[in-house]
Amino acid sequence: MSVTYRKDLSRAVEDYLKAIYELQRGRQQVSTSALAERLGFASASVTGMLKKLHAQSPSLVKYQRHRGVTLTQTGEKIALEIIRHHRLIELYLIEALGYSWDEVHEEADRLEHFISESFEDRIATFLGEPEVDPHGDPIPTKEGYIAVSASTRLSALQVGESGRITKVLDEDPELLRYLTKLGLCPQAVVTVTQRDPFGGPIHIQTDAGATQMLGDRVTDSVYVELVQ
Amino acid sequence: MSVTYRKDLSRAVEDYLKAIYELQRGRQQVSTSALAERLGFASASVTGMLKKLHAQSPSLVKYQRHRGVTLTQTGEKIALEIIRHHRLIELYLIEALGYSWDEVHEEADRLEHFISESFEDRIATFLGEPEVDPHGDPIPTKEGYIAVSASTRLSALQVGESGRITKVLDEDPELLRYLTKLGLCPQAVVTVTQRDPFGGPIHIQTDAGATQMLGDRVTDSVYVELVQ
DNA sequence: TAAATGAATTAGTCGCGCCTAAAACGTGGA
DNA sequence: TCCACGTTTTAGGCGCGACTAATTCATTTA
Ligand SMILES: [Mn+2]
Ligand SMILES: [Mn+2]
Ligand SMILES: [Mn+2]
Ligand SMILES: [Mn+2]
Repeated sequence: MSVTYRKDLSRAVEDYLKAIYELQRGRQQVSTSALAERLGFASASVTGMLKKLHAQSPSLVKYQRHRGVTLTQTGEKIALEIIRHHRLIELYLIEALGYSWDEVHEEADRLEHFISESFEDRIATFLGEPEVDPHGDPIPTKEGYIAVSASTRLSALQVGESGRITKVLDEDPELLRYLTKLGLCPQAVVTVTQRDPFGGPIHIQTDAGATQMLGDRVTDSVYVELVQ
Repeated sequence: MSVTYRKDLSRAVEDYLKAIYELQRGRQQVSTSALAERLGFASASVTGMLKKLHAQSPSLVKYQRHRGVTLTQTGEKIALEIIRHHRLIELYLIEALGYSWDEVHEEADRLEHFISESFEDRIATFLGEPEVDPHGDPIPTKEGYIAVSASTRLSALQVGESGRITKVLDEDPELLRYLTKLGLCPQAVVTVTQRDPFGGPIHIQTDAGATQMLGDRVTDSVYVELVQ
């Protein structure tokens, strides 16, 4: 019976681990400056924290000066726990309290650090142990398993190809409201009808029949899986 | 049009203001040591914080060296806002997530500092703008009005007198579970059938017909209003 | 009225997590 | 191969909110 004991971590530490996890997608090392950029801190501050996270035992990150950082198993487990909190909370706010999907990210980004295990369990039960959040992101299990998605950016589709939206980036409320207006939410199917050269807009047709031109800010924020 | 602008306050500051409010009941000054005792800090730490709260503008407390502290209007407004959060959250956890009344205090004591105004409004609406929390404490309105209760301790009842329970102290889960077992929750009516001298137990009869001897730890934690 | 006592304050310290400025590192182009 | 430039780290500092130890204050009692 392995009791998973975990000391209380500060919000700061949890945010670093989550940010490293999110930047690590694909890449095998996360740079100090990328992390600083994402967290909105000076690089020097990040270096200091990375040394601390590395020095802990068990250490939460693997960090080599000038080489970047990766999560250890322990660190990844914690990151996934916070991400589970975040995504469960987002969905709960919509399902139970009538938030719209552009309002939930900010609230979840705070509350994710302060709910108890019991609260987590209860909202998960209320929601029926859901597997994806309102923006299409998979919700890690309590054991720290997370589904991998093979989807690509909408911007990668060629003319004539169709894709079913799997997820959209959730950090910009403005963008989410725009996507709502266009009906571009998970499960919707879009077909690329035209591509203009040199990073010009992509023309799409939605399953509702509407046509639309989308800039790359949008098409880079929407992920799809190919259909047909 | 007076827009109530309020800078972000730390959890520490909010906890001080709430503690001062709660200790101020009746008393006109709160002592450094009483505050230190309640917050679990060294007195020296409390002195330091009081000086800071006093120095702010607008100042949140009136503090005179060696004379104790009271809340200013501004400070009281903030304390009531946090208390509103606390009591709404307690009730919400029970009504929406199936918590029992002995589990909610701890969770609410944390979350009260981190929910948004929007979250507050939504749970208040969900709950139907409730006026009391699960332990019988009044919930301040959004405008900072709080109902005053004229209730007395159960320990003050004389033999033959009956009281309807208005509220119970909510900080000790153990005690709350004991009260649950005895059916001593708000609205229940109890009659004192015997009092033993020298702080001995008080014998009561509940409206369910059961009789019980209660020590002063219990009878000091239960508040009643006289009936008949 | 002066000494004793307990409460409160001051003085100094510490860990956390951020900052800026200066130094050091590592790498791609000449 | 080496130098210039961008990245990263080091050095030093700051506000916050706790701590302990030493001191001062207010009040009570002799
Ligand atoms: Mn966060
Ligand atoms: Mn999301
Ligand atoms: Mn609190
Ligand atoms: Mn309560």
